[in-house]
Order: sequence, then C-alpha cells, then structure tokens
Amino acid sequence: MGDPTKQIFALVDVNNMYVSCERAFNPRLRDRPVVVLSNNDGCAVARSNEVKALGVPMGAPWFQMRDLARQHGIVGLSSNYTLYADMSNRIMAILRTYSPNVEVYSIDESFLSLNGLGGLWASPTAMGQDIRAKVAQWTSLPVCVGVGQSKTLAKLANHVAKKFPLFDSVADFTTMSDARTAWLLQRIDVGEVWGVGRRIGAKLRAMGINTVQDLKDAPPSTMRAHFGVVLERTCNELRGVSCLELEEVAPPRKEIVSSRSFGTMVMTAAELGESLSTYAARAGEKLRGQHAVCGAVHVFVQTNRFRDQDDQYSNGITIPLVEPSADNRVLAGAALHGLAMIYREGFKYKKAGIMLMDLQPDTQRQGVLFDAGRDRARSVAAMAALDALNERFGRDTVHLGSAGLVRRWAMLSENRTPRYTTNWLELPKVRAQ
DNA sequence: TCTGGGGTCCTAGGACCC
DNA sequence: TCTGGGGTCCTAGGACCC
Repeated sequence: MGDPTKQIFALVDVNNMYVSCERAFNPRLRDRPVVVLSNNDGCAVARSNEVKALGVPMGAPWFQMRDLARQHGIVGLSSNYTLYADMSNRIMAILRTYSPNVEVYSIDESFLSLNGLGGLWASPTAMGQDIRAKVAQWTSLPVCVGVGQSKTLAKLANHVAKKFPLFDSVADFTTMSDARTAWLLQRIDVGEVWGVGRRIGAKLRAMGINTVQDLKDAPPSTMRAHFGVVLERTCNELRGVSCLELEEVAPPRKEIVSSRSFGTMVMTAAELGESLSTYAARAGEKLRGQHAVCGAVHVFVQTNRFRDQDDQYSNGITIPLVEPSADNRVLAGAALHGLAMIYREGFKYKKAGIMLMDLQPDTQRQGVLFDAGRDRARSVAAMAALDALNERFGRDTVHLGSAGLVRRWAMLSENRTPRYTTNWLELPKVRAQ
C-alpha cells in the first residue's frame, strides 16, 4: 500500500447520514425522496439524493418546499439524533477493526490512518470496498471511502468516490497516475476543497483559480499572502504534503453552547428564563461530562431576523462567575442575571441560548479532613492516607485541621508533622480524574 | 404561519507594561 | 524642529466546518 514513510489517510463518510439512518429502519423510505428536518421541523438538515437532484439546498426551509414536496412526494421527517448517534457509534466500532488509528471527525465521518497497513490489503481500494461491504452488512448504511496522502486529499477523494460513478464509491489518489489525478482535479470546482468556503471560493475565482487543479498549482506563498496560513496549508495538503495530523483523542471542548429557536414567538422574560434554565442544565451536563468548570456564562437573545415587519433586537452579555463552577444552579443563575440585563420588553423573541466560556479543568480542593485520632493506629493510618494521596497526585496533600490536633497527631504517629491548614481555600487543587 | 445547532481557528486592533 | 519599540493579553469579527 505504498511507501511506508509516506502518510496515507482514508476518509469514510456515510452518504446522507440522517436520511440513511431513517431508511435503515423504514425500508419503505428507500425509493422515496426524503428530507430530515431540524428542530421544530424548520429546515432540511439532510436530503436524499432524489431531493438533492430536485435542487433543494442544505438548510432549505420546509415550508418553502411544500409545493415541491407535494409534486414529488417528498417525505419530511423530524430528526432523531439519539438514533443517529447510536448508528454512528456502530460504524466507528467497525472502522476501528480496520485501523488502530481512527479520528472520529463528525457524526458521519472518520479519518483512518492507513500507515503501515499496506501488507494487509491488495490495495487501499480493496480495503475501501471491504469497509463498504461490512458497514452495509452490519448497519445497512451506505458509505464512501476516499484515500489520499493528506487529510485534504482524502476528503477530496471521498468527493470523487461520491460524484464519479466509475469509482464505485471508493477513490484512491495514492495509486492514481498523475495524469488521471490532474484530469479529475481540473473537473472539480475549487469550492469543493476542504477549507474553501463561499467567501474564499469567490475570491479565488476572481483571481482565476476555478478548479482544484488551479489551487494545487498556485504558489502556497501567494495563497498565504492573500488568505493567510490556513489556505497555505490547504494548498500544501493538495500537493500531497500532509500538514494536518490525525487527532485520535478528541480534545476537550473550549466552549459549550446550548440554544434553540422557539416554535412560536416568546415575549416575556419569564418564558425566556425558563428556556435558559433548561439550556443551562443541558450545557452543564456536557461541562461536567468533560470534568470541567466554566469561568463565564454568555447569554444571548434574538428576534426573528426573517420578519422585516417586526422590530429587530439582538443582544448578548457575558457574565463572569465569582468562582468557576459547573453547578446547574450557578450556571442558570448567571444566565438569568444576564437575561435581566439584556431583556427588552415588547419584542417577539425567536431564539435564545447560552454559551459556557473560559472552560477550565475541574479541580477539587484535595485535603484530608478528619479527627486526628485518639489512638496511635488511627493516626498512623491517617498519615498513610496522606502519603498515598501525595503519591497519587504527585504533590502535597494538606491536612485540614487545627494546630492542636496536628500536634497530637504528630505525637501519635512517630512525630511526623503533616502539612496542615485551617482554611480550606488554601488546600491545593488537583485535577478531577 | 413556518427559516438549525454546535463548534474551531486566525487576524487585527487596542490596552497595557517595561 | 526631532516624541520608541517590543511583547503580551484580550476581544471582536470573519471565515470555515459538519
């Protein structure tokens, strides 16, 4: 599978993930055009190929495609994220049997490192086809596989696998001739490249860079001058220079958001406050899940920006916490405090949310609080407990108590004097496990 | 009537310090 | 006449991703 000194990445991605999950459990949806809708059945968050072919863009509001839906029998489904997460976990488990190095990039995408796996398969394509067959057999979900010398190229290969039927859902740049690669890259719009969005795409086209091949041929230094280090890196990745590493362990979140659009307009601070308390609880759960506390809570409210006939208002405020916390009551309290400061009467609110910011690892005051003991055995045991904690955390654990207790304790435990404090705030902090 | 939710990184500019 | 310069931290905004 190629030179072992070179990097090889695969990107495995579920086709129309949410639609495919629904179809897996309801076969009658298989020959029908299907969209999965966002919260409140607002807009399309997933489209089947038939729906895409009808020109329905991602995020299209459901109410705007009502006519189209009637004409073509489009089925609109409310989303079921619990189901999708479960299916995602099943697929990721399968992928881990193919490579020890997997990065779960999103609910429907994973990068695999194929470094050193060359001996196991006739070719990356053979492996890709095997993945497809196994995932289909075990989950009945369709996936595409792209293989390349960088993550950006693997993403692009995945696009090729999807769009060019000739490839039968698996495309591999690492074994492709330069001529054939160039032929393909000249036929793919530059906007398909990972990291090239609407704005940068437009700017690139204005510079005469229209295809992926054009971007690959552009000098990285020029790209850096015009767009910054990110596009320079993208350009290098397209050239087969791997700049982005596999991130196997998901780094902890740096902020946690919880927000929703309301199904109907909300007018009162009381109603907004109720929603915000719910969001605070949900965000707090995630926060504690990563053993973190947050130092500030951001609250925001918005009216419906699509309603020109309504007065518009949008505001947000960040409330610092006196002490970092992950306590739902503290988070909700800060959110409500912020709400009181930004709430304006008379507006029809459409959306509200909170963002937990300044996330820090949860640290707990690590001390030992107990009676120093009336007998020798208990004092020796207590000292041993302190030693064990010091060993475990690699730092001083401090006894919380009075000078008198410590003296007595020292006497009973062979004159060893523990470090002690009478103020728990002076106890050293250790990171939650 | 009805228009998603949750993230990251980079950059520029201001404040502040020495 | 002539008015520094470098480093760091913070924030807001822009761009991207799924």
